[in-house]
Amino acid sequence: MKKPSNKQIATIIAEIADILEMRDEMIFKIRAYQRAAREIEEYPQRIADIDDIKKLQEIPGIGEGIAGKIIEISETGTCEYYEQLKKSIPVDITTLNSLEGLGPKKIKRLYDELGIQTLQDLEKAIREKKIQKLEGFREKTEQNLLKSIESFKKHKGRFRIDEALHYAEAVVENLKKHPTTIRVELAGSLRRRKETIGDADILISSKDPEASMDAFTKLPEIARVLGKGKTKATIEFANGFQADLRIIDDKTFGAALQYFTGDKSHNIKVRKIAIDKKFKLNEYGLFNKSKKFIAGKTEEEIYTKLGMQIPPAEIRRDTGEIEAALNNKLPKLIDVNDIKGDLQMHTTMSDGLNSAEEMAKMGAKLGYEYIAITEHNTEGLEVAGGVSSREIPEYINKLKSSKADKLKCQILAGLEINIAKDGKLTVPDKYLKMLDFVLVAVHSHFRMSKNEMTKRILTTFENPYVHAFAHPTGRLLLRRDPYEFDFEAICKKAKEKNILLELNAHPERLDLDGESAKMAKEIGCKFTLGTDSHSTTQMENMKYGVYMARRGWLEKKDVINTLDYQDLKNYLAKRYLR
DNA sequence: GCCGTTTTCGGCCCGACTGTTTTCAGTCG
Repeated sequence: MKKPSNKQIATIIAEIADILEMRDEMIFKIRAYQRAAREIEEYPQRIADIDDIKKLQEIPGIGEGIAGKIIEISETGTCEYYEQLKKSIPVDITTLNSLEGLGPKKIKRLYDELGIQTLQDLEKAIREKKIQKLEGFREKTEQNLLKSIESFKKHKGRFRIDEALHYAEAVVENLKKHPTTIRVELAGSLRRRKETIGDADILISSKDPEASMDAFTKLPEIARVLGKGKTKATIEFANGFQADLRIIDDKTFGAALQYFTGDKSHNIKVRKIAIDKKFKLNEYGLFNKSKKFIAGKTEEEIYTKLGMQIPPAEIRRDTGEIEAALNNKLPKLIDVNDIKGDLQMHTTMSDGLNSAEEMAKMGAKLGYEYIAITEHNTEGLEVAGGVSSREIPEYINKLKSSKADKLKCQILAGLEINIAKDGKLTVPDKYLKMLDFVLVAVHSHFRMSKNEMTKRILTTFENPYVHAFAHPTGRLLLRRDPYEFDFEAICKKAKEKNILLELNAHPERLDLDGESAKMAKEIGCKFTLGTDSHSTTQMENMKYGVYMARRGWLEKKDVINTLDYQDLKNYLAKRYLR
């Protein structure tokens, strides 16, 4: 048996927590499992490779009990305790729990009183108006559940780019090592770095196509083979993600790569350009009038013969890249190596797993000159996770006095501040101006009208101490749609007030997306990239933000964290001159 | 179930929001 990934172990531990919650067990036991699941998922090495129970217990949040279960899961793929619990409540918890507004307690009630076990059962009960008859459930709850189901179905079968890349890159790496492989490349929406992916398209040229096909369909990680022919095979992983492999003649590999990379509209337009030049372009090559093959070994050959620069894969969506390529005016897109710091993250001072110092060390390891710690602010009781206004001076002191100098990575003292319903900030100006970096964000009241929400954000932008607007649309990929607001109006005001728009690199947000970033850039906005990390491992997510930036045509000069430390400090200090 | 400069028992994050109630439970972050 293949050893389970950290993610798989974490899923089982988290599901144990869910079932315990349904059974109304002690809240602290539930929290212990939840915390352990988080630690497991974030752990930088493969947990299943650790077979010593004492070693496992060195991981914070993991004690004797959970360590034993981890070993059992690593060896058998499941554990007795989990199987027993599942028998007591045979419900598709993972699916039902992923519906917004539905948690363990309500799932339990639905099971006990209506026998609901699956999403289908739930839908049926809603249609029959059975839900609203339950105590504590009324019409509104029923309607909200219906909306959650719609949203769930809309996203079903799609995967976040981090998950998709994880699987697809493993396939590519594996095939690369195969002795018969000549070339192997990712194509399709994955190569374009779209934020969510349906399935992976992988192209291969091989000295022995049959052997390549066999290697592909016998990869250790796959759950089943859905189809296998001479030139194309489809496999599925345990999580439902699918990958297609196409066997390509190496002489026409570039043509196939070009054909399978651009989206439909890009390809149509490029083929039209070929026709204008009395050529014909298809997945097998570029041909002249007498059907003679004239290019196709590489993409470069094809675009060059068509008189174009080569558009980076991320922007092949027919949003101006073809015209730019024809006129030699393609932008030089930002690269992950241009990034000199990470401008949003959390620490143990709120709900993060690592200290500021540990984050700075990781920053240094990633080659950064600086990071910004941007805790949430909390007003009211100060014991809650985050920093209250009164604590800000002490918070800044603490960050500044940590051994940042020794770490080679400077720490900027920042805060991520909630925008109240009326657009006011809950932290007074006298505290705001002490901070190096002030992010503002919408974290509540998502369902306001478009006008109200726009007004709310615009009000915030009047505050002279605000540097940046974090995760501007509020979307959570595959889970929550953006709130409604007038994005164009926000961009215009951001430009006027010199407020940066964040490109949040956390793979569950990727907010702004490429389209929005491009629009904002055209209006004249500047950007900041932050990973919104809650652990040191998550800091490596910066690349996803860069992918979105590239999809949005951003260049180095558009993004402030390509500046070196001193220039950044000067830039941020300019807020007082606004 | 985990943890300990309070060390083998007793504490462990809490407030906001929503929809339901009419003072609260469940969910979310």
